[in-house]
Amino acid sequence: MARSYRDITDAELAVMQVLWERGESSIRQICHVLYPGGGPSQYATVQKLLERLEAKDFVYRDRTQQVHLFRPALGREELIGRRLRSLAEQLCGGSLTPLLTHLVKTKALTPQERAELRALIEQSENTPRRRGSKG
Amino acid sequence: MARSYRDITDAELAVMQVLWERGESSIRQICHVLYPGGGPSQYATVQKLLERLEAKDFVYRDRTQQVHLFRPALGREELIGRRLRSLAEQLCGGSLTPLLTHLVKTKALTPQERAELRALIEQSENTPRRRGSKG
DNA sequence: GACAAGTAAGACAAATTGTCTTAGGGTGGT
DNA sequence: ACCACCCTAAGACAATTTGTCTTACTTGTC
Repeated sequence: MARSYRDITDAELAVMQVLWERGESSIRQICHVLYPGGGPSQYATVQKLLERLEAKDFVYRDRTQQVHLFRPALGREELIGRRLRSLAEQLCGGSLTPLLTHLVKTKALTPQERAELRALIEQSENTPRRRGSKG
Repeated sequence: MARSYRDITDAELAVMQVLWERGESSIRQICHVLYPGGGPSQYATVQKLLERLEAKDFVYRDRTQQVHLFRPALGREELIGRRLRSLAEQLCGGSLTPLLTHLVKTKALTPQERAELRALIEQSENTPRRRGSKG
C-alpha cells in the first residue's frame, strides 16, 4: 500500500480546487478550467495528477462509465484541518491551542468577526467535548 | 540574491528548535543536542543546514569569534504566522478568518480555554485595527 | 474498419533534501 | 618548529519529489 499520508502538492491542489467548485468532473472538464486551449500534453498532466490523487485517497474515481468521473474524497475544510494539525504537530507540540491564540492575537478583527467568534464560542459551550480530543 | 522565500525544511526546523530553546549556539552545541554521540559527518550535516538557514535569512551568524555563533532570525511565533498565512493563501483565498473559524468550530475547548479566548477577543477590541491588515 | 477520444503506463529533467567527504586554516601544547 | 585538533568552506552525492510530456493500447461510433 502506497504511503497515503503524503500531502497534496501545488499542482494537485489546483485540480482539487476545480473538483471542489464543480463537483464530480471528467479529466476533460478539468482541463477546460485549468488549461483553456490546452492540448494533449496538458490533458495527460491532469490525468497523471488525478492518478496520483487517487493513489493518495484524495479523490474517488468512478470507472463505471466509459469516461471516468472524479470527485473529491476530502473537502476543503478537511484539508484545512489536516494542514492545521500538521502545523501544530511541527511547531506546537501537537496542540492546536497556540494556533488559535496566535490568530486571535495577531489578526485584526472586525466587530462583526468578533461577534461571530463569540457566538461560536457560546455554541461550543453547549457541545460536550468529544472523547479523546486533545488540546 | 538567493530566493529567500523558500520555507524551512524538516531537518532545518530541528536546528531552529534547538536555537529557540538554547538561544545563540555553536555548531558543536547544536550537535550535542541533535546527534548525541555523533561524529564528524553529523557535525557537517548541521553545518550545512545552518549554512542554508543563513542563506534563507532564518538565522544570523556571528563571525567575530573563531567559533561562529548562530541565533534565530525569526521566532517560533513568527514562523507559525508565516505558515498560517501561507495556508490561508493556498486554501482560503488569503484570508485568515476561515482558519480561525475552523479552529473554534473544530477544536474542543476547555472552559479555561474558552475564558482565555474571550479575554483575548475583549483585548483586541481596544486595539485599533492595524492599517492595511486584511481579513 | 478507421477515427476520435479515453485510459494506462512510464520516461524525463529539474529541483529539493538530507547526508557525507574533502580541503584548508588557525590555535595550542610540547 | 611540528603535530594534533577543531573549526570553516565547498561541494559531491543519491534519493526523492514534482510537474510535464510521450507512447501504446482500448473502445465506442459512423
